[in-house]
Amino acid sequence: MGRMKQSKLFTKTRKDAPKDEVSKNAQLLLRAGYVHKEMAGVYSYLPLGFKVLKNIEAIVRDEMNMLGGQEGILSSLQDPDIWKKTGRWDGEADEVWLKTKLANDSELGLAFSHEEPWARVLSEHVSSYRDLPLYTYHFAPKFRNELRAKSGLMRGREFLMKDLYSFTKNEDDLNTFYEDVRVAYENIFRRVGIGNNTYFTYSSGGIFSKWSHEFQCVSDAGEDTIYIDTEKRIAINKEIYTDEVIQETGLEKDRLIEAKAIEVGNIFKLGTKYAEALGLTYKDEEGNENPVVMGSYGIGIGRLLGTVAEILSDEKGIVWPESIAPFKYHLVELSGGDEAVKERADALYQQMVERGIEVLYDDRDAHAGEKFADSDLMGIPYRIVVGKNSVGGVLEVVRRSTGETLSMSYDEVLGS
RNA sequence: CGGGCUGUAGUAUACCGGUAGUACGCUUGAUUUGGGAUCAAGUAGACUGGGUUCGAUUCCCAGCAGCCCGACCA
Repeated sequence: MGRMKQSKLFTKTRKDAPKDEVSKNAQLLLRAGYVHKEMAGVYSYLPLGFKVLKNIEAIVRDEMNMLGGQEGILSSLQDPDIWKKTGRWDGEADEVWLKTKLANDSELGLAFSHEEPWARVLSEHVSSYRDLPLYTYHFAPKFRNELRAKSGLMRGREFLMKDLYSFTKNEDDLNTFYEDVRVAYENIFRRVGIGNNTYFTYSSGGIFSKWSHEFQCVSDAGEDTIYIDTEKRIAINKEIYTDEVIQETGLEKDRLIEAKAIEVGNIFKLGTKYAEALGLTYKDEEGNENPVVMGSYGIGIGRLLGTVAEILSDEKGIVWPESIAPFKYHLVELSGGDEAVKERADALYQQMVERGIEVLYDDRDAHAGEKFADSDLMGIPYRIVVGKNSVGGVLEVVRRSTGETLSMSYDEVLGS
């Protein structure tokens, strides 16, 4: 599954990033061949980037399923009718929409979110309190008419998002699930490697609830400013940073540290607004008709990938955590034309492939410096070097994150 | 959307009112091979449209595109 000869990989690394790409995450991902910039705020994923994206997706999916989430995938072309019912077709939301038309001139929206479509889908399947609660999610592209795309993958006009929606009978059930999601989100950010830098953050709410919550990953590349209690691991977004809020959240002003941060996730209590507008109701035990209570929970998958690249990188390149790296091992042969060495490396690759070990094999006829530089840039967690200096029995393995050399036996590598 | 800056080979850049030079890349050959090799020969370029001019890649205008600052941002 996860194996590839680098000589066959169509993407190439490059020394220089395009001059119009300033953000670190995009520079690294472009230079290493993970993504292609299609236009401002629009990136395509190439084989390496796609693998990372899928790995992140798998972690998120795992956590969603453990919450009881049911995965589907709703369409990107959207029906204006349901958005008109909730008042989000025109008016304020109009700025964010990318709209298009059919040949017969009828309008369509390109999905910027999916509350309305999911609510309508559920309205066809929910009629009794026995049908609730329900949790649905999908990974789907979002299109937003950003006035200013920026910061590489951080703010795009098209991006992949995981959005989860909860449908519950009442607010208590919503609150319980909301807390479960919070834990799941913390798991996700820990599992993709940014747990230590990511804070549960109070942000502005809406009509229904006082606050929403964001997961903010501290980075100078971030657009948001937050105030963090590093011990409690809780923060407040600058948008709502007042003495009153500090008090209400139980934090102390002189313990809060200001920092720039990237919003990698967001959870939000929606209440019954959408359900009421779209007729999503259920009958309770007494036969009364009630609107379903909703919540929405988003993670920008592409933004998360960009955030990891941004945070976990050094002057040489990206440093992927093993959990989402495109490959676990980067096998680099330094035969320099020595057939015996080449055969040794080929044989090792073959053995790894047979055991289903994730490996990228740099079998190119290139100099050591170039191969090492590429390897550092691509950021695969473990580099195995097979060259003239390496002797039989022991493998020379370098850990990308620390640069330390580990001597591992064939069995240790092949058994992993 | 307001303001600013910028558009030259695939990438990074230089010079110029008289059609463009360098580096990397790529191709061919030779020599090389444990931290981005060497030599030789090739390959490839002025965002688009107008204007000024004998002549525009260069100056002017417009458009388009990109980046940055701000505003905006379930």
